[in-house]
Amino acid sequence: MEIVLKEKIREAVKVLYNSNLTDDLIQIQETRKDFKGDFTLVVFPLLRFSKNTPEKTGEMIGKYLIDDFPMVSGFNVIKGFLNLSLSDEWWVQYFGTMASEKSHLDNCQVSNPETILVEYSSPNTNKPLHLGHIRNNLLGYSLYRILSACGHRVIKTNIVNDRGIHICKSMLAWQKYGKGETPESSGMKGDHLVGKYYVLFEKKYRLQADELMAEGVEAAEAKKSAPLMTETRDMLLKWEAGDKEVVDLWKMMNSWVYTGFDETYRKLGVDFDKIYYESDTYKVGKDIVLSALKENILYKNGDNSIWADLTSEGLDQKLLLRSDGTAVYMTQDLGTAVDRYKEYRFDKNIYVVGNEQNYHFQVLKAVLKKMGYGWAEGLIHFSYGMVELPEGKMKSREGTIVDADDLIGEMQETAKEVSLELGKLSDFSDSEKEDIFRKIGMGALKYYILKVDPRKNMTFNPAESIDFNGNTGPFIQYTYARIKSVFRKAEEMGIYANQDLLSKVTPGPKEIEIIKLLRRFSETVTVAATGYSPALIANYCYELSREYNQFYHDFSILGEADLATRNFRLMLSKVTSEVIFTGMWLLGIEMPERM
RNA sequence: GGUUCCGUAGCUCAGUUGGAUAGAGCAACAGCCUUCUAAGCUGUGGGUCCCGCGUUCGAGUCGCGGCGGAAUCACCA
Repeated sequence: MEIVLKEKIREAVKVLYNSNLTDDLIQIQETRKDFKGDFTLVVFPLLRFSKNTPEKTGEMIGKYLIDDFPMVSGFNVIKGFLNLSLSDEWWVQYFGTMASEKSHLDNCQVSNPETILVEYSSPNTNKPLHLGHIRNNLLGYSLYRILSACGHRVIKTNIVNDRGIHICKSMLAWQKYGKGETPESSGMKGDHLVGKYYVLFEKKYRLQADELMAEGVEAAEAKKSAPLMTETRDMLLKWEAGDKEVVDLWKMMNSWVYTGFDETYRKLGVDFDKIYYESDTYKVGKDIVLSALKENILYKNGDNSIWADLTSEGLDQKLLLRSDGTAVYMTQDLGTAVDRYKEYRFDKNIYVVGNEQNYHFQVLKAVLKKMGYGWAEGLIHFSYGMVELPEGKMKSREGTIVDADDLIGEMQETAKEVSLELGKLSDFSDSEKEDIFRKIGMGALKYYILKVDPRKNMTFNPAESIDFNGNTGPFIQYTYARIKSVFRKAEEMGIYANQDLLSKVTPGPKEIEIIKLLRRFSETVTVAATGYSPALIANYCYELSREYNQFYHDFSILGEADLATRNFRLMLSKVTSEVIFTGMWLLGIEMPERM
């Protein structure tokens, strides 16, 4: 629409001032609510052509437009702003085309679709998922939805950190103190069970270290030589050597964890197309490093450790292989990246990883480029901020980690309590009710997390997150459910949304307000996709819901009006609900038909 | 100390590529349920957009310099 208006303005300036305008000089924006009009042309950039005052220039262009184009029904000039009003007929017609669109995502399609890998979640197999992982998973999954909605080919990947000394800790603790406990025998979720032994290890280990220190051993030495720690190191060596007993234990405990993770992922509504395991990829990394060494891209230190010199990139020296030849974190990521490129030939590889690893990804990209991989340009670290609690950071030491499963359970429980108190679902079966409670609880959680700018650290306030009023997921779900309800009632009354009757209607300001908002949808999705920010869509859904709720209260949709008007309002409700649904779908939030 | 990110109402957060008098929600107070769902709507109060300088017709937004906070700078992952 702006395109049409832009052309008209370009034409006006051509005729009036005999000048050809470039696109960036024609600045059109929605008129602020405090002024009369629909769209505003900023005339300041045009003054050099008109050689006149802002007011006079605005007047001239306004007059030209109103005389020559019926879609412009009026104008006013305030300072350097030309406010244009579009005719009601035009708005209705515009809305008509919007209503007949099959998918509201059609306008977001990119002209050059890319192959994009999105890596998210990245759990460790020694602990259950926590609140931080939830933010990660929700962001990653939503990114996948948004990018694919825009026409990209997106592959969801997860890399599981399943090896290393920390894994051995829980294994050892289980071996020593577990008495053969399994998820079945204990009734615990597998990841929680393994997490329990990791915590137990840390506890026992600290006791041993404290004892040694009491005997006069220095702190650093005590930590190193505590019997549990030496046993753990032995176990890691055995694992790397492929010792059958250790590997079998490792496999068994990991399988418990995966079963647990799968359940959490299912509850969160996320999934993956391809899962990588670090136990597979670290070897690939080693090979790459060694061959780069041969080509003199890397160098060897006196102690045989291998390094990359990144000083010319403004970074530091980076270790890639230890002196004993074993891999470090960076080595694995190099291997994974090369592996992935071989398999997918991606244009972009997006890593959804917390901002504490900004430096790591800067280095990863630099090393790959140094090795001559041009595609490394397509590595993108989607860096998001920490989730903190009102009391400060989550700390395992202080037991303030918010467990993902617990949190999900609490959200759904609260949704249940509130719903039952409001008593709106009395005629529903128990399973239908449970389904709605789940959708509302998860909607609250997901929306609460996704509505904030990913880059920023955020505060997770448990009390506030389960609030269902105001800028929340349930509010948007409620708006949607209410529209659905209107339609059920309309059907009873024999009224149907009928596009043919649109031409006979004069929309009020509130209706036009909603149409304007609807118009912004695809624009918002596109910006969200290029800026990797689901938060834009979340806030958009809220704004639209708020606008609709006001509309709902100000007007009777099904009564007190002529047929054409009722149809128009019904149509407006229909498109609004579709757009809200699509927006929330892009965030991975399910919408209940009733609540 | 170096690098990166953040700083908007008491609190949690929005704020499109620089545009007009900076917006929501929560919390507080006052109203509105016999109508299609009150998980809602309406109203009141609440601001040095961290500070300063610069760029320009115009800066919460861009640049530089401060101040404050966070992360990171491992032969941990």
